Amino acid sequence: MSKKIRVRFAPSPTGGLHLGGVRTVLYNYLFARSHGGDFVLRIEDTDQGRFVPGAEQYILDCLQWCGLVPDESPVHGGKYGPYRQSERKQNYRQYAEQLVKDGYAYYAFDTTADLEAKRTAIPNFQYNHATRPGMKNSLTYGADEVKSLLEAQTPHVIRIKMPEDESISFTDMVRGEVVFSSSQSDDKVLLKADGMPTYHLAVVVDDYLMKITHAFRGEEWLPSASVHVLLWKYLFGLENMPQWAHLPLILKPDGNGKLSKRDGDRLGFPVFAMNWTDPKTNELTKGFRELGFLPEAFVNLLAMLGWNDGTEQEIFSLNELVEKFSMERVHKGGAKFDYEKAKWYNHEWIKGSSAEDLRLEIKEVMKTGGITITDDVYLDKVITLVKDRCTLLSDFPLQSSFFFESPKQYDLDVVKPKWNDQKKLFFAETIRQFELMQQWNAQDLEKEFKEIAAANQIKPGDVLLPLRIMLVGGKFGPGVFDIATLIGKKETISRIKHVEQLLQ
RNA sequence: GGCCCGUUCGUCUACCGGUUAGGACACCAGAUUUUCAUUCUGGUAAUAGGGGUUCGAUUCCCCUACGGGCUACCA
Repeated sequence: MSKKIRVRFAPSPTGGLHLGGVRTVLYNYLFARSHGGDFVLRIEDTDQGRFVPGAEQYILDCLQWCGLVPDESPVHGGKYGPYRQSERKQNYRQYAEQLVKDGYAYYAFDTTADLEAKRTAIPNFQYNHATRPGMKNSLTYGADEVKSLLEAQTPHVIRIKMPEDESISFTDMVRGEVVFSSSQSDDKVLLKADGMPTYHLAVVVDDYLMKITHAFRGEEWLPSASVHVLLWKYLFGLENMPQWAHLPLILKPDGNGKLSKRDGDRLGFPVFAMNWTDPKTNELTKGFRELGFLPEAFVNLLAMLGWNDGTEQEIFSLNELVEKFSMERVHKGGAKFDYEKAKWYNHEWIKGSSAEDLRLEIKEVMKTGGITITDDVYLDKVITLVKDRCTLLSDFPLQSSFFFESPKQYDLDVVKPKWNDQKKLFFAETIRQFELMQQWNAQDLEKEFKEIAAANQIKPGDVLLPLRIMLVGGKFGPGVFDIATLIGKKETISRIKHVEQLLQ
């Protein structure tokens, strides 16, 4: 029987969750779900210097919004806890010591000042097989000296002893066979002077202890994979090592390089899943959610940034993605993020959603737009009429506020120049006829309106725009008679009267 | 600088040795429309360059160019 699949995502809580991060989670999740496995969330919070309060909860909230809820996490629990690296601190030292004992690692007593001096003196200085004999470590010091230094609690780190020239290879799920030479990496610090592990030690130990079978991460980790593979070999055996997948990066739309928060600010689009306020600077970065994206659309567009199912289908629900996702079809090359296409996905999802599906979210945006909704049935009718014209949920207030309150401003400039007695008479007559109407629906209204126009020898086209301005305030919105139908007889007539007066 | 990874329309991508190189976004034109959108139809547009291998290369190999990543007691 094969091992139960356990895929983990291990973010460090240092800020907002960006596109690349969410996509990594998504692929983790899809892979786990499509194989009936578990999706594990572990928080890597051992770098106290960069730890940001609130970021962990924020990450959880983002995943919740996207519908990518972990099976195990600091809040969901699980039998391989704790799920925060900082709470697993006691685990790491013993493994580091074990490596020293086995000759795969060593104590290093060099101070940061020592290292800095070396780096300024020697360009491209690396702490490795060539330079380590000239440094202060347990390989150069005598055993007694090391012992007394340790007993005196001299600050020290534990570094991996990278072999001079050993070929290290592993099979990456997206790249296939990857081969490195051990000389490519320097002697990475495994355990820091404060007793905390570095990422390198922590991933390996945690993945082992938490029985992780698959580990997905960004391509930027590829070069250090050699260190991790070596650590697996020394500590737990290569046969127990998880399968690695190094995902392609998400790139800036214009220039070159990894997409960063700065690019969003600069180019005017979000890079975080949800609003993120940096507690240190109080700076707010807008998220996809708050800008009016549907979580389904967000997940959909992210999935397609580096994967497709080989057909021409572009719109996928999360369930469909679980069903169709396969690692073999994940691309190797990075993808530039295109906000226009992102908006297209959202538009498609809004169009494809029912009024009922959208109701809650729309209520929320209307509220932030200053409009409180009380009648759900009425709201649903408005949504049905308006949703095709909205690319973002945040377009709804502008596209529909006039259904809930009379326009605050009227674009009279488009009517005034052509306003004359004939039109004045026409609208006076329209008010009279509308008041007499028994049926109040779009078809009858249009019929009546055109008949009045014919009787007054006026082209319907000449009075439709004024009517629109009267009801809507501007040159936008759905069909005028649909609007009139929804807002009702009384309101329609009152708006016509009101604007007529403004035109005097 | 060193090492690693990558390269099909402007962008996301399909075709895993034989296609008029397909789709989507964006863009342009036309149609529909009572506004603005939507929608529909059509169009422009790509295999980075050079060598091989092969009857035949977008597809396999090599070199070059370009892009990206890593090179911390950060992840």
